Amino acid sequence: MAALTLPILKLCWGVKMQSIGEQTAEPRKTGSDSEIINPIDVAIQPLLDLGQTTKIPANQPIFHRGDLCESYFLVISGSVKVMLIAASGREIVLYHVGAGESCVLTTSCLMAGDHYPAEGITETAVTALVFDKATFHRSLHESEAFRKLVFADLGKRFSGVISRIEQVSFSGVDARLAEALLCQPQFPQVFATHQMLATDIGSAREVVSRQLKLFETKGWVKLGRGHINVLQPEALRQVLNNRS
Amino acid sequence: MAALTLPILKLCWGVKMQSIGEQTAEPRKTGSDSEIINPIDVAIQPLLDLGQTTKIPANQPIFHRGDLCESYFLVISGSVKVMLIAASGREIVLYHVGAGESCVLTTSCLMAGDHYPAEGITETAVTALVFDKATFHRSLHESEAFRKLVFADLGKRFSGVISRIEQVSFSGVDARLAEALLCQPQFPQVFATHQMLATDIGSAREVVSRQLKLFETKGWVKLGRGHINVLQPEALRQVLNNRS
DNA sequence: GGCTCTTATGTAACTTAGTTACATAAATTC
DNA sequence: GAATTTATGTAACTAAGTTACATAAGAGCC
Repeated sequence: MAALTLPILKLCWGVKMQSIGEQTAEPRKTGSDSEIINPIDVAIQPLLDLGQTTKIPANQPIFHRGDLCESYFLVISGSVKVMLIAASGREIVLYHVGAGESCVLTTSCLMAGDHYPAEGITETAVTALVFDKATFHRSLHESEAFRKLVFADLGKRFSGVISRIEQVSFSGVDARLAEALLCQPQFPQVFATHQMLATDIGSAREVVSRQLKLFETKGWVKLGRGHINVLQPEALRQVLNNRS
Repeated sequence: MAALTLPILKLCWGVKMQSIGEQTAEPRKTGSDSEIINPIDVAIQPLLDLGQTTKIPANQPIFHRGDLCESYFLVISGSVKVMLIAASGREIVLYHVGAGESCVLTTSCLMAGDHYPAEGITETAVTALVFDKATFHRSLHESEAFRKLVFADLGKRFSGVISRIEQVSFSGVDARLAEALLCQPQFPQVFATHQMLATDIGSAREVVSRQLKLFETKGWVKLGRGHINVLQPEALRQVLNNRS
């Protein structure tokens, strides 16, 4: 639909979560220096033949809430966002699925025989490895490496989603927004609309606009159409620490 | 009313989850009529010897946020609540672990080698089967039944926690409170303090008191110290349908 | 350059929810 | 039955979400 107007933003939480108080994640490093991907990938290399490589363009829905889960997929490149959309139109991103990760929701639904409880949409063009249901179950049974990958992914996401609840229900919009701004890939440049930021932090666009304006009057950021310039990162970090 | 979007309202999230309209779980009935427990239990019966049966009194913390996960446990009887506690003291229940269920958080942490991201507290006296880490991993490797149990549980919880996010961030306090009241075990009698209800719906006590007072002035409930009498369940269901 | 059309942002007024800070009342303990 | 703990009531205030527009910046086209 809408042409690829703006670059994608990937926040810290989810894939690259960096919790401030306490840190859990091990450093993402694999044996090979050539490419930084999930280390487990190496172990499941032999399994790659079992799946079908598929390419999906950007901004494409992959599954909708209520859909039955028919296949399992592993993202090879690109990223998918998993989000909730309310009847009112409000949205909240649950997590992003990056290269080397599987869509845990799919796993979860396959295991529990459930329907998808959320929406999955590609953020960029995505290359994925798709397994049908039967192959998934068989691989799970036969390959310990695959099992480990699936389990670890599921576990990681589970913790991630719980952090998300914590964030959304215990910390204010200011802190969440500050965090979102600080975690941008092209920091201190932020290429995102207010709506995108709102979806990322689970708030409403108007609220984000209001808060950003406030940040601007304080001289912390410079607003532009479709992008934001972070001028005083320290001030934003302060907000984060004070009331996260 | 049920307008454009399908109101798949999952009442009684947690232990007694009963999703309306669609259900995946087979009826909770085992071969033996003596006791109604999770059917999967039958399949893992042989595994029971591997764990140590432990009894824990009510209102006892089992794990804290940040703890390292050292063992896996399956609840045999009683129930455990898993919750987040904010610095401000505000609490939110993520889910309840009932008989025949495992504490998925434990699973998740064991798999991802992570720390607990939440608190676990017994709600009643609990009998649990505890496996040490090594036994857990070995059983996972050797027993398909065990693997299935663990996976299914994990998947179910994952969906549950996502519904929770949806609930907390998209629906109002009135709807959440109505739901909580309608799902009580001794319905239409509710034996809970305002604080307990607040924790259950992820809000503040004062807000719950305020809302309950409102329900009372409308004649929907009768308030008492430590218990509430639901007089007009239909009115509460209406609230649920209107704005969930 | 003008002229639309779409998308992004600004803003005010209002509602709902969370917070602070107590007061009061009902159980429980001593 | 006095003291203490626990549960509830309530008001005033702040923060966040909603409604309902206005304005403005680009994109595409002539």
